[in-house]
Amino acid sequence: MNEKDSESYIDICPPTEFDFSECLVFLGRSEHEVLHQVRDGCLYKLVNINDEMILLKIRSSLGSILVELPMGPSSESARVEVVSYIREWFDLDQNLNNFYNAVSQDMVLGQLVHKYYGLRMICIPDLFEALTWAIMGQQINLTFAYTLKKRFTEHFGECLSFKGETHWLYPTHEKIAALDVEDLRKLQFTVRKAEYIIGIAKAMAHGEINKQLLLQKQDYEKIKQSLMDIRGIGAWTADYVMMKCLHHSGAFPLADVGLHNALKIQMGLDRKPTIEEIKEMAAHWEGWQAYATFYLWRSLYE
DNA sequence: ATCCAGGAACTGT
DNA sequence: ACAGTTCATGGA
Repeated sequence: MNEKDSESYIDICPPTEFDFSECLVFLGRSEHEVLHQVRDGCLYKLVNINDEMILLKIRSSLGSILVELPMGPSSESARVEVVSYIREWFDLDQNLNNFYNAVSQDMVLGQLVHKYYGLRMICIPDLFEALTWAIMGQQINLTFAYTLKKRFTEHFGECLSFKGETHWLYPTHEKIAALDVEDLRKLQFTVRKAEYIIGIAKAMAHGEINKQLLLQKQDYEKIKQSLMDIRGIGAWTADYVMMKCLHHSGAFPLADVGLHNALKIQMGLDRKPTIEEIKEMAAHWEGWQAYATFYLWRSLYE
């Protein structure tokens, strides 16, 4: 490539324990996903960098992560932001060796970490998205949750068309804070979920909740409690957000149905394990419960 | 038709 | 603190 073209590419060197194709399996798990696309080994994602929409085309190349900017070159500052976005999205600043060492002798996970070696947490860097996506998924099947997310995004998010494909940005909390419950009811959100989501949007618009504020607190329980103080966020959602957005590898959504099903299958049980049984199994996962959960979710997709 | 889904708030004890 | 009830809708 010549020098001008090189400004349209960004090369990211991943840590040793990283397998892009494993991550793609997880990213491609739903047909109804609107916030990214997987096609021919490439991952397409529209991001908002300094209020500018930038389309990313991401693939693996010679052991590194190659990010192409199909719309053309971007400023140096935007490129720096793109790199930090990708590092966060794929949780690249986590030392997975510590996880692998911790669970190598584990009955269930010992197999899975070998099978899915290099899989990293696929994160949700945007706090508003992480919180509200978790709420959409509460107590309904995943397929319908994706339908809700798609409607929500296509009604209130921004989009950009490029080469015949439409790419979407998740709605901002500013936009949602101005809605009424009735606006979301039309999209088949329940009254309660509509209230939760708009309430969170307003709290974020008022600056009562933000990612920096949460990340400042060091104590795990304090962060979790401040999340649970928000209406609509219980223990499951708080842990989900801590694992998918705040990068806490020790977060553990114990009540998660997907976790229960995966354990049932992996352990060959004829029923789902109880919470107490899960706590026992998880005794060896200390500090890595989020990754253990994520690898177990991954095991449900094949 | 019937069960239940990547739960949480509310209510009564 | 703890257990039971309500919400509320689509997928399998």
